[in-house]
Amino acid sequence: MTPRKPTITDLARAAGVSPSTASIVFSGKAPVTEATRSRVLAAAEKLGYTGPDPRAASLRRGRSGIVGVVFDEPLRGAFADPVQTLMMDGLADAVAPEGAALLLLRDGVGAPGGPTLTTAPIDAAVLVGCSGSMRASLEVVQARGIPVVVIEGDAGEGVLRIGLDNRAAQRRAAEHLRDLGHTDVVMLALPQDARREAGWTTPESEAAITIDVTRDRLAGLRDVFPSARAYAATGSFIDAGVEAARQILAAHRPTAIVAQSDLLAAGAVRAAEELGMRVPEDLSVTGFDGVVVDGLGERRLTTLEQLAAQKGRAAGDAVAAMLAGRDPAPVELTCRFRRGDTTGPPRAD
Amino acid sequence: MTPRKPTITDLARAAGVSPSTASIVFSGKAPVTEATRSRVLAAAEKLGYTGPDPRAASLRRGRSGIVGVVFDEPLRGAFADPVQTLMMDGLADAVAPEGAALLLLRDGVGAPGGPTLTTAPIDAAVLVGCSGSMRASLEVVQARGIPVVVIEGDAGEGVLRIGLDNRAAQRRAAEHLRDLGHTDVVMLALPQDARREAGWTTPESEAAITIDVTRDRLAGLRDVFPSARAYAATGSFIDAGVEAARQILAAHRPTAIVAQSDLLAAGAVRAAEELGMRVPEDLSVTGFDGVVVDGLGERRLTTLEQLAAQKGRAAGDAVAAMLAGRDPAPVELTCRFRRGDTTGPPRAD
DNA sequence: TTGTATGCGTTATCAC
DNA sequence: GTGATAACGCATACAA
Repeated sequence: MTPRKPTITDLARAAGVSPSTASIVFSGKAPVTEATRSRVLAAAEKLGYTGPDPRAASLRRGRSGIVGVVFDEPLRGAFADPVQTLMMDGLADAVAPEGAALLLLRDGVGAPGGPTLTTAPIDAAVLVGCSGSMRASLEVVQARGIPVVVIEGDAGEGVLRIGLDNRAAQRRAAEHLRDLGHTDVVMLALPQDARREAGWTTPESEAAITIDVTRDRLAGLRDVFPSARAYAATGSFIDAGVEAARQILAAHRPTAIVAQSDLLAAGAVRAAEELGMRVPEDLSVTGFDGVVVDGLGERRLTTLEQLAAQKGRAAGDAVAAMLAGRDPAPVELTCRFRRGDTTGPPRAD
Repeated sequence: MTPRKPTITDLARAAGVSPSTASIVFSGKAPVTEATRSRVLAAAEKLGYTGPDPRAASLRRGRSGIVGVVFDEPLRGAFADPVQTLMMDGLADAVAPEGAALLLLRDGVGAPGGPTLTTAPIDAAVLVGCSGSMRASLEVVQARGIPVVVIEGDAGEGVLRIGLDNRAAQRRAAEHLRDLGHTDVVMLALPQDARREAGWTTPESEAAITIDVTRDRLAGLRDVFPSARAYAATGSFIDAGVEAARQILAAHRPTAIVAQSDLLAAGAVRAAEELGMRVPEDLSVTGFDGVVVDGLGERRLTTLEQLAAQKGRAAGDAVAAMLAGRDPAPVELTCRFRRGDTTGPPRAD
């Protein structure tokens, strides 16, 4: 039975030094004689003192070393897309040197434990894919006066954004198709809003799109093909792409499908092949992201490469800068067009 | 320019109540008159007080409301497998009612910021897939006197384990194949250790397997097919399965491949089809996990269903119990055999 | 139902 | 290089 966890005061007494000195031994914030240093460490070993209590330290320092990452969907949804996990890795890498770790926060309200976002000891927050439902989270965090970075979302005034040149990039893919001679293209879009309903978009629904990425990529396509139709999938995964592409191809056979993610594109390729169409001979398909699609095999998608890890890293760097009292600039990363083997000249009908 | 963030004392003064009353208004731990309550809230609004400082609260309470989840690989690796993300969701759900959130911790040492595991304000830790390299993390956490739960790993004495009946379950799949008449089966295994090298296992390498899941499932197979060979893949993803299955089938054509995960099984199916083999006519394939493999399409794997979300939930419940001072029992979840359409009688050579 | 008093364990600041 | 002191902001036991 332990009587009580030893504190740094106990340790200091046992080592015959002052608490401040003991503290310095652990923080390394000031020079200490090697002699006292080892004396303190020896005492710590003997007492079973494992270092300063992080809770007390964070109160005193005013820092917890924790960065909150807020998602607006279940984690399985958030992490199904390799883009997100790459981004998370980049983010984790970028904040690690600051000694920070990532706290996973789900935006969903109505959690029985209450809104953890308001009570979590975070130094900063990263909102991922800031869509409508996240506005509330944004307000909470801002009210708390916590530095915020938004990745791929419409943050509003004064909120630091890390984004992609979604519209311009998607436009490039569209131009590629146009240059190949395509005129009849359909967009296979990401969800329009948090409801994630599948279906053809309408002017009304498009006006109400709350997910920036979806809106911007659609706009990029329309820059080149103003009257192209779009079908929204239920999410960014292969089977959603298969499903959506089946619907698209059932109605009418365009010569190209412009998918808003590589996973959706992979689904489109599969759906086309199911129907006996060859890609790219009968149907060109473009993706977006430039990730390795597990299970796609040898095929190389024509796509827009986004450096997802770099996006996370940029967010992490921005967070670090804000915590250091600096005022980092927004970042817009540029996608690189990569021609693969899934696009070609349109079939001659 | 804000002079200083208001504290609960400022709030109390502004509202004309005592700090304790103000505290109660936010914690709800004791009854308060509606009048004072709204008075306090109004004052909070006016002052811009957004609630108690979590850092101070956690020091005072001795709780941070944070559960650390420790992985021994990059997040992209950890989350590539749907089993993990399901587990994380289950875990998040289970701890949410306690008001807890999950802190992502990577086991990797040598992180520039230092070992965050030793300095993170966590109330409890969950180690995922506790393999050799994680022993150090386990020790750190135990030294800190923090409750630990290990998921699918060899934790050693006195550490609460949440596991699966891996061996028995895998044995069931093997029996299924045996009953169908198979005698020539090969295992497509998960990695043997953190190095994740692909290749045939040897008696020496098998003796040195540090990943429990791999070892136990292999043992389950050997219970039925004592001399079956095994080929370790580089990870649990489809392309690793394709790659490994190609190697397996290049050497020799067994009548069945027993994969240690559904993703690997999906890869095996694909590799077989590439080679012109039909599944299950020419080759039976079994998986493990029972997850939805994105992109597998209509095919239903013969597999062992593990309730991954439930596994996470069990871990979360165990954590909650330990934090409540109780002493939960280890959990061994049972997999359910599910016959799909990827197994059948062996081909007659 | 509300107020008073105390300490949670640490670290920044300043002397020495 | 080391020690004394004073907060950090809050939640609880207890008294009223």
